[in-house]
Amino acid sequence: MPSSRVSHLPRKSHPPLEAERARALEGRVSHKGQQTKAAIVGAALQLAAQVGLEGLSIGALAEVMGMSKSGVFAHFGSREELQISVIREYFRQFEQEVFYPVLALPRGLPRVQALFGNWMKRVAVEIQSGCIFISGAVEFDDRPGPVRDALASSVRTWLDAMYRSVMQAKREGHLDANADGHQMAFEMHGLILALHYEARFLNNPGSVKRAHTGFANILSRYRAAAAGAADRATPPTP
Amino acid sequence: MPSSRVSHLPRKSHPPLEAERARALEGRVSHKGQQTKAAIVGAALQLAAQVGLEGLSIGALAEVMGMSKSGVFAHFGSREELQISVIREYFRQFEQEVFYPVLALPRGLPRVQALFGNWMKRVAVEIQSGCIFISGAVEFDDRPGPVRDALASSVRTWLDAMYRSVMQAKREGHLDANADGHQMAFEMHGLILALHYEARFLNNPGSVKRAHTGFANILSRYRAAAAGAADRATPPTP
DNA sequence: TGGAAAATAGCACGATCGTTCGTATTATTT
DNA sequence: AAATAATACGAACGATCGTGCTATTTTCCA
Repeated sequence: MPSSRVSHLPRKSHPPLEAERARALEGRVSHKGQQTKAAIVGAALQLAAQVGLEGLSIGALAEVMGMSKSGVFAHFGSREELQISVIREYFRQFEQEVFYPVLALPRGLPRVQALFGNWMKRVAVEIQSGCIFISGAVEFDDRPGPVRDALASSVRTWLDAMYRSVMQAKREGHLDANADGHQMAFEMHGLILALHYEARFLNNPGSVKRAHTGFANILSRYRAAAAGAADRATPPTP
Repeated sequence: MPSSRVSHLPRKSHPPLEAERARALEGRVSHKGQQTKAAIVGAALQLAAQVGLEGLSIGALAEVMGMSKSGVFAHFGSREELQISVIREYFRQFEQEVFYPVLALPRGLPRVQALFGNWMKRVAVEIQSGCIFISGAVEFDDRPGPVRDALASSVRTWLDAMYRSVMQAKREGHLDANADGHQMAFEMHGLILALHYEARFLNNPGSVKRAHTGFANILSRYRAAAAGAADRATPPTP
């Protein structure tokens, strides 16, 4: 896993709040407030994963933290700011777990496969805990505002990274030159969403396997026709 | 469109409440209460599509209906019962619009294509209004109870119908005998979910087209190798 | 170590929620 | 037309929510 605290997903990463940046530049660290705030955000993230960003209440969060409502509230100034902090933290963890590790791999197909693999691995865990990129999309798809913006921006950044890795694989000659990168990313996104839906809501066993198979199907379709390209693996039985 | 008030999706359709059935058998119709209740459910459905089943409040519903909170409440006895009524009505409309029309088509591939086409058409409309099978899944995936049960049952019924139509197409020889019906249904479900997510939340244009293309890709993979079966439609350009 | 500053607690507010209850109004049947 | 049942209303309840205040405590730096 690459160390890198400086690099980010290509484009559009979330700039730290100017207050935080200022403090960071001063070299100060963890004026206890920062610690507890981080702890609160962590607890909030866990809570929001289960009940959604809308279900996240300051009262419940305070109880979990063993402090008063107003004590928790003071760290954010508004519920919206709390929600946005949660989104940022979630994105940070997502980046750390899904995106960064693949930078150690060679460009092209290996990275595409690793990105999807890590993505799937994470969602497979989130079958228990919930994914705020999915629940949040549903909660805020009709509600404009900074929370929706933060959510959409995070998701777009990630999907764009996915798209870029596909395009890179094309340039490396690992994928068909005619492959539509957006189409491919769309189909992969669909597999992840179906996995989340069918495993978490419907309790369908075998969903993980199906998502995996689906990805293999996508790859076999878009892979470069280098060798003989036997598209139809199994001959039709009479 | 088939008339049929008796036929249903295969298995597991929602039996009418015994009270309703009794009244129906008596030949009585629409004791004004029934009418207003139906009107309330209609308004509730519209409202829930936008704000979700959880966001659906009796107060807001009463205001839309131009009646008192308690007046609305009396028709259901609990909020849960209201939500369940909405789910049932949504399923009924879904059935009517997506499922029944395909019965006029020949069995096999034509029905599979029509089912997916109608499904997509409906979701494309719901990009504006919202889909409670999707929002509901997110809202209730961690909350057991009768509402979740009603939702899951409806969705399973529909996905099962999809699966059955695929299996029928296999029996008709329209799809590869080795095709995995569950896998195929899973991938189609994914396309629908990606369409809903990217179009409604991310406002990505071209999502409808991508879902359509994705379905064509799935079909070309699972279609029976009857005629020459030119899988690779466009030859790779140098 | 003292004093400024930051962090937390305590309390109260207005609003909204689902629900209950008694009563009035309207439909339907006898 | 009288009797009865079905509907709808209005007010009030307890609970929970986010948020705005003012104290009080804790933390940190000179």
